[in-house]
Amino acid sequence: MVLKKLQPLLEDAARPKVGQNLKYDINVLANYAVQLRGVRYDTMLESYVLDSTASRHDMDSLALKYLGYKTITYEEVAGKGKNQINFSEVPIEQAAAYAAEDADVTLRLHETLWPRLAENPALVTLFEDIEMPLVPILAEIERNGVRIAVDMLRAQSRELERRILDIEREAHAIGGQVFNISSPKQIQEVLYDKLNLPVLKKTPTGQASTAEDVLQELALDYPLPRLILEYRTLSKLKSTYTDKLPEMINPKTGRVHTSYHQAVAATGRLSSADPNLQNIPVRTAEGRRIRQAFIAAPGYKILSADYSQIELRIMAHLSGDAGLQQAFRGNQDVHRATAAEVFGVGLDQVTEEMRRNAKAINFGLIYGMSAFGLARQLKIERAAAQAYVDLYFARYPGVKDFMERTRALAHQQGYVETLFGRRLYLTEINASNQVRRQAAERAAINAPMQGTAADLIKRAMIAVSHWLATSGADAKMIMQVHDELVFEIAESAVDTVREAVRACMTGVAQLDVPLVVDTGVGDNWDQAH
DNA sequence: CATGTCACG
DNA sequence: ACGTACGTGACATGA
Repeated sequence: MVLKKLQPLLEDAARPKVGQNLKYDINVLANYAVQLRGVRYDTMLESYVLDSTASRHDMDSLALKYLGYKTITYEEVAGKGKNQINFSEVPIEQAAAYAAEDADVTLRLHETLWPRLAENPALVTLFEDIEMPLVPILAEIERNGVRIAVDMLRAQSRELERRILDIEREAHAIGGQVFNISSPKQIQEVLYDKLNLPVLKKTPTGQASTAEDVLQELALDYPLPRLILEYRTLSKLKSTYTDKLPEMINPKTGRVHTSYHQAVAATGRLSSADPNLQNIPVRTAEGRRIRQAFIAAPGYKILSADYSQIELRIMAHLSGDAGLQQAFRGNQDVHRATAAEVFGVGLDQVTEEMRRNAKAINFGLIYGMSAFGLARQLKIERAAAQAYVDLYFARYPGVKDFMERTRALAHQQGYVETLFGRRLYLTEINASNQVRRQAAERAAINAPMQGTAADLIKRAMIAVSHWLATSGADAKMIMQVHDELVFEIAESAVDTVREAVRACMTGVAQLDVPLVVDTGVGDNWDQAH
């Protein structure tokens, strides 16, 4: 058998491998009990590290872009849609040509991409020390999968179904007609044409918006918007989560296996798809019931470990602002500290409202805040929001300088960098269209924080994975959610692993402010929070 | 296949 | 006068 002949080569770490999207190959071979080792160069990741903003990093696109070569597509050999045949059914001559081209093009891409990457030592380090080591780790997390309490989700689906039907009946009664509440178009007709409610906002295409914040506003004066909001919340939970997750369980493993995409997000973050496990509800009690269905196997526990305020801490580090650094060094509640500074009161004089406003300001900072955006978020006058911004910058001058430096650098270079030299190109930073240019400026301010956070947790995953392998602890990493890592751990090993994970996560970098990690343990993901 | 909406960090 | 908070993925609708 061919695989038996190749196995020693594939498993020999001393023989370096070049490939395109090697995580895929690792997982395919793992299904045949072959451990692919020596994974050295992934051309998809070479392309991503060179320019994360490129629209695609698949082999066909890269071949066209870098080699001027049009590859044989998979559809050309296997067909598409319902007529598509299995690759094993493709005639051997065609299959051989396709497969050989694949190998040839990948190597040629590497020979083109690597010298470009090698021109920038920081990118080489990023590639060799972060992105490539992460590949087999992501593959393993995907294969580990997550255990799901199917019965619990099915029961939730049935309950949601009942409540949705009730709301539907009531909404139709108030609207005076039967209409599809899932259809923004039909909602518009009922709310704005039939019931003559005021149009508070329009969508980008000029339609009267029925988005959440608009309906919230209208709900103060009318009954129907409230019902539509409830309907939307419940049907979102049902269609996206309680109905869908049980369908996604792999019958062979009895678990749900997501795919982590390592070359999608422009900032360096991972993304998760099929299913997306990075947007499981948490903000409402209703939604958290779904997390209760993410469970550990018998005899095991779920551990969640997340970075506290990671992006603001990075901002404190990158900006060097003394006040912000002081707040983190004293391990203060940073929103409270901000409120005290901005509103000029003692820490113990900060009211709930002051803290809420300060929190919105802190979020705004991470997003490249404008007074307009802050005003909309806080539902206050733009002038009042501007006053907050001015006050903030007066109290944290280092942050203001950092923002201005970052903006200037982005204009001058056409890109910004994370702490580890990851680049984000901003093609519209010098656009003549003001709206686009300002959007690029906000992205320029956000990217170093979001991207550095991504670099840090990737390093943490590598450190944790190494610790797990060498310690032999009975524990598996099962999810990553941007600033959080989730594990399934044998009960007897929980305390040890918890502290090791914390040490790995806090120790990945020495910033000017401490990295803090909160952990929780439970029988399910909700309890672990 | 585009659009609007909404789930997460 | 303009019109936005940063980054993702998935769903239902309706052409």
